[in-house]
Order: sequence, then C-alpha cells, then structure tokens
Amino acid sequence: MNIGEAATASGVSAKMIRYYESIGLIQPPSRTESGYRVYAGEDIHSLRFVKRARALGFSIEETRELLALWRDKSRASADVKAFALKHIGELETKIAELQGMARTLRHLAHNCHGDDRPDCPILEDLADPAGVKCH
Amino acid sequence: MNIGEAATASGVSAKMIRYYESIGLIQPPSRTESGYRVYAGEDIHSLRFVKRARALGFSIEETRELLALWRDKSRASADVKAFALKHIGELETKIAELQGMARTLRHLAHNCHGDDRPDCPILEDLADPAGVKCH
DNA sequence: ATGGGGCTTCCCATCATGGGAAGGTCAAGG
DNA sequence: CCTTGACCTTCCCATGATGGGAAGCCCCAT
Repeated sequence: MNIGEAATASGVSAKMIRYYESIGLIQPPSRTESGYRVYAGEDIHSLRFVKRARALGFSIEETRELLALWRDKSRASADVKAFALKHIGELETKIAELQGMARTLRHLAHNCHGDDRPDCPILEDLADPAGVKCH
Repeated sequence: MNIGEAATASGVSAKMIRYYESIGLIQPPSRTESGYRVYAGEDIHSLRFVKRARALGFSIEETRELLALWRDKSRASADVKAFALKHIGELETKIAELQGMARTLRHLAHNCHGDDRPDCPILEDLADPAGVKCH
C-alpha cells in the first residue's frame, strides 16, 4: 500500500502522514527497494486513530499520549477517562470564550441600525469599549 | 510616550506593537533622535481599538478592515453591521464544531466506567469510530 | 561615570497544515 | 523497448499571532 492509498484509506493526507512519521507520532513504515513507503493494515488503523483524535480536538501531543494509552493493554480506563474529561473542560472553556465574543457582538449588532448613516455602535464600542465619552 | 508606556496604556505588548507596525496595521509613530518610538494619544486609541477587535475574535486582516471603516467617517453603518454579522456566523460555526466534539467526548466518557480495568469505550471509539468490530 | 533598565533590530520557535520544486519510479500503451 | 503521466521521494517555504532571546545602543538616577 502506497502513501497515496494509505492517505485515501485513512483520510490523512500524504503530507501529514510523512509529517506524523517525522515527529515520531507514528512508526516509520517499511520501504520498497526504491524507497517508497509501504503501509499495512495496522498502520492504517493507527492513522485513523490519529485522524479521529484530531477531529475530537486533541492536539498532536495529546494524540501521542492517547496512542500510548491505546497500545498499553494494561492501562486503567480511569486514566483515559480523566484525560478525556480534562479535554472536555478545555473545550468548554474555549466554547465559553467564543460565546462571550458572539454575545457581545450580537448585542452591538442589535443596536446598530444598519442603514446608510455612518453612526455605528459597533465601531464606537471597538474604539471605546467602556463607553467613556471623549468630550 | 515610550513603547513600554504605550504597551501598558493600551494593553498590547511592546512586541506586538512593533509587529502591528511592521505589517502596516498601525501607523509608524514618530521617533526621537536616538530612534525611540514615541506614541501620542491617537496612537494609543488605535492600539486599544485593535486590542478590542482581537478580543472579539477578529483576525488581524479583519481588524485592518474595521480600522479602515472606523477611519472612514462616511461609511454606512450597514457595512459595519454586515461585517459583524458575518463574524458572528463564523464564531457560531466554530462554537458548533467544538460543541460537537465535547458532546461526543462526554458521551464516550459517560460510558467509560473509569476504574482499574483497561476496557475503555473512549479508546475503542478512537480506534474504530464506526464501531465496526474487527473479528 | 556607572549601573540598571528600557529601547532598537534581527532571528528563532511555536502548532498543524499546505504548496511547490527537483528529481526518481512505476505502469500502461504505442 | 520507450515514452508518458501519475506517483513517489526529500527539502524548503508559508501561514497566523505571539513570545523568547541576543547583541548592542540609550537614558536617567545615584
């Protein structure tokens, strides 16, 4: 299995497969005599694992830890769960941040009449968030 | 006003002030004979505008457009509002993505007993999201 | 006049990904 | 058998926003 086929089969681009190999996230596959990478079923499995972890928002370093837990057949499920819960907490923090931004902007946009006139509370807020009038 | 004082006054680090200047986001300030940057009230105002826009999640390029709208006294508030609404939409998209991740992870974590045993639905999902059992 | 803190520029690192060049390889069809 | 086009290899560069740090100059207070 070539890198292109592995990319199609795993959903990870060939570029990223090489990158993951270069940083030691995945094992270097075997090579043909001419140097082409050759992937087996197990490699594709790992690549899909990585793909899925990334899709769930884990960083590459976190994915590395998850891979280690996955390969460690004697891990405690409590460790995995704690890892997941920590990540959920980080996701929730980020969500709250974005919601704060969206809420503020919605409020400003709501107060902006949105017509041909130049007066705009959105720009006014950006220029002076505290609403300190400069007389 | 030195760059350090401008940083304190605006909440933008000296490093970033120089960077914003280098990419043409803010006007180069005047300099002392010895080359020190000297900031005036108007500069601080712009820096705070940038800071606020960034805090609301606008990219630097978007901030550049907002600055242009701000300086253009004849802009239509409709343009600003459309800009804000577009950004709100992007924020909401990102929020929905993160919520999807968090929801999935919460579901998986909920089904993980989290004890000393190695069995873990979280890792099982990462390894095989579709739940295709490999016999 | 000296010491310490602030300023200058310049380069490097991050994180994850993609683009592209230069060159080697493989398979299919003439 | 040779050509052609699609694939592979490595290597370098770019992104976006920010920080770290080095080398060297400057300014002010003691």
